[in-house]
Amino acid sequence: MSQGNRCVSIQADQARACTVREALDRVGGKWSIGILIAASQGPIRFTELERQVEGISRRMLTLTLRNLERDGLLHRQVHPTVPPRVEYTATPMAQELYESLVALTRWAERHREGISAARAAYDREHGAPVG
Amino acid sequence: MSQGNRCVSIQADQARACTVREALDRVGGKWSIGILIAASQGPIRFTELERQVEGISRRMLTLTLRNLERDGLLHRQVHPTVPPRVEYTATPMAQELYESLVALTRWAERHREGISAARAAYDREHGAPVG
DNA sequence: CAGCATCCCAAGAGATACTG
DNA sequence: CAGTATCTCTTGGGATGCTG
Repeated sequence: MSQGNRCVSIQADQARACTVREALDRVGGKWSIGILIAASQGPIRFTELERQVEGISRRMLTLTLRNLERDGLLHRQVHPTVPPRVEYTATPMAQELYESLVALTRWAERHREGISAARAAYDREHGAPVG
Repeated sequence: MSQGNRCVSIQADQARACTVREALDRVGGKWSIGILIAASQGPIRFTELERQVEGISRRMLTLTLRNLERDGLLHRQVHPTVPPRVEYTATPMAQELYESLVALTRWAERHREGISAARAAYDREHGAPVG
């Protein structure tokens, strides 16, 4: 996942935009949020994540876990048993992140209808999305 | 930009995740935020956006504008003069969205250092990103 | 000026077989 | 069990020439 946004030498209001993107880049992937939330309830194993986060492939689960771990949002605990047992836990930083996302959740709930109305209107005026 | 997340028949905590993604999908693109913020200051023309949102291509500007308009986040006002004059303005819904993003901004600022420290540590333990 | 059309490339993501 | 390796396909995005 990309992290090439340096935020240098840009206008004042675009700098704010850039700070927001910093946060979004950590959570923008298709699966990050789902994993983070599942791991917020307490330690959770790889296979359990695979079940709880619906539709995720093994590959994307691994990749997303690695990125979240690298960013310090997940802690990875390996138990050297056989068969192996690896547990993931959301760090305090990730918990805080989720709380910040609540505002966004509420926005989405408040405007869910408004948005689909806007879309319907747009698609009526212009050509429908498919057709 | 994708909108294939239907949020049906999933576990309770993953439903929350899905609501968050609803909001993120509207703002997840590389350019949405920059455009939204620029258009929050008042009506702004196509070419001005092209200048203020640094690095954006003509194509992506057009595409992102269309999506934001369709979602009801931007209002598009055409003045039928010659040469043409088109102005974009953030809707109240978009203004609210930005306010919700403030929490996220603050999170990013608070943890900017923590994150890059985590990355440095990770890259030290495992192989460096390029190496 | 605003913005579509076209071409091209890279990153994101799905499926799945294999392994310590 | 918890991944890695590989292959493929789709999507996002850059560059740019053309036009009402």
